[in-house]
Amino acid sequence: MVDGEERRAHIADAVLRLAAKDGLHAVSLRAVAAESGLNIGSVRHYFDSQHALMRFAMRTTIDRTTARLVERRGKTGSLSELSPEEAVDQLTEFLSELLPLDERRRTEVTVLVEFLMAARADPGLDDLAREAVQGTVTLARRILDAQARSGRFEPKDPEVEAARLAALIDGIAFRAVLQPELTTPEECVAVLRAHLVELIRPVGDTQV
Amino acid sequence: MVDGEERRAHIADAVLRLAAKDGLHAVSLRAVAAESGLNIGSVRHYFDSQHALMRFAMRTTIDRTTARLVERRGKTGSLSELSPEEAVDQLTEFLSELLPLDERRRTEVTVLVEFLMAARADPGLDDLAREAVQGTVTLARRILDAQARSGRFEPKDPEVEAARLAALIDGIAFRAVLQPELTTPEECVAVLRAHLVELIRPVGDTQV
DNA sequence: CCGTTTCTATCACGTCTGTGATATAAAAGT
DNA sequence: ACTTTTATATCACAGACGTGATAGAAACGG
Repeated sequence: MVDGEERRAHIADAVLRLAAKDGLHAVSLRAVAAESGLNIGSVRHYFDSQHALMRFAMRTTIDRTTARLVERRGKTGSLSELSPEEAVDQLTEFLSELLPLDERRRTEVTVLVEFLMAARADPGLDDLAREAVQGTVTLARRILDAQARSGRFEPKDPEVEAARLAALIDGIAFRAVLQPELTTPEECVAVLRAHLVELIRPVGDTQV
Repeated sequence: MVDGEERRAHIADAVLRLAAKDGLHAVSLRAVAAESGLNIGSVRHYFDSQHALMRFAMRTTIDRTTARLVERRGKTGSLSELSPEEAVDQLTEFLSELLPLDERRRTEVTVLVEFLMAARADPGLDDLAREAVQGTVTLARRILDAQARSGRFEPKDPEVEAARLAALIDGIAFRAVLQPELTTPEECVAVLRAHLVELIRPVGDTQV
């Protein structure tokens, strides 16, 4: 018996590779079949329609990114006991999971942007798009909230600051996706770190 | 005689409307002809190929955005004589031209993102994409440079700060494009302003 | 061993795409 | 008035697309 889940993942990988390289418009059933080394009939056996395939691929992308974040969070201890400098380090590393710093993350971020743009005109992907876009700001909110509780962050307007951090992360990622050769991973991390340094102050230090 | 330039602009408008509403993949010669109220033969008379049409439409989008910035800059006087609060106000208004705050800007930004993503796999749009992406950071660089000369901005690393401002602007715009109904113009402006407030300090005030 | 489900593979159909070729109509130049 | 551009309008073709239908092959369950 063939492992259906594995096959689906394999096919989804082909979708992601194609979408990352040539854009979502290049992802046809025939192209996916060729890329995955399967017959078009086989692909159709695992996915009833093109739309089902797209949805699954987008779902996969979101889940993998989420999984990476969860995994990284597992490696990270509680930040409340750390010095501000250490907290910045940890948070930079953590949020770097959302930046296209290596090939894997680059592919995921690129494909996600492709899907997000496609979802604008495809009601069938709307819920996933909302989930992904809201995900960044929700994460930012939680982080700032935790920092505020640790007394290392005294925001004038926490909601605006969360939106700002989310926009910065997505902006760095977006620009890096558009200019892979001109935007180094180091620069991405430096920008993110610079932002976090300004956000997180020593305990008791009042912001200007 | 028909005004060729006007016709081209009219056709380009149809492209932009279609791309903003349904994405770039929905922009076919036939769809453009229908949207512009012209015959497909007429469209082809003004544009030798699909590619020429796309390039012109992208060029138009970039030029319109640039023109808006230039116009706004014309209305703005020298910032060096202003108080920091006034400078923040002026800069917020100025950079708001890059955010999708009204229908016109929303269309332009949306379409530009569509084109930028398409350019990843289309070498024929590469130069325009670079121009657009570099445009934001160049603008950010100039602004911070001017502020630094006015003594209102003492950056640790001007290049990182420029990249940060550019990423923030593009991030706000990108997220607003993806969630038109959940992201209010007020929120976009508030985020941008919060960033500028932190960047620009009273003269003589040393950053922490 | 045999029936049944799962998987792989291929064909055909209708639709949409960009584009080459061509024809008619309108305006401009002389 | 006549020629020459300029503009509008169709047709036809080859290619790609998603999908319904169908048929063999392989693996499974009894």
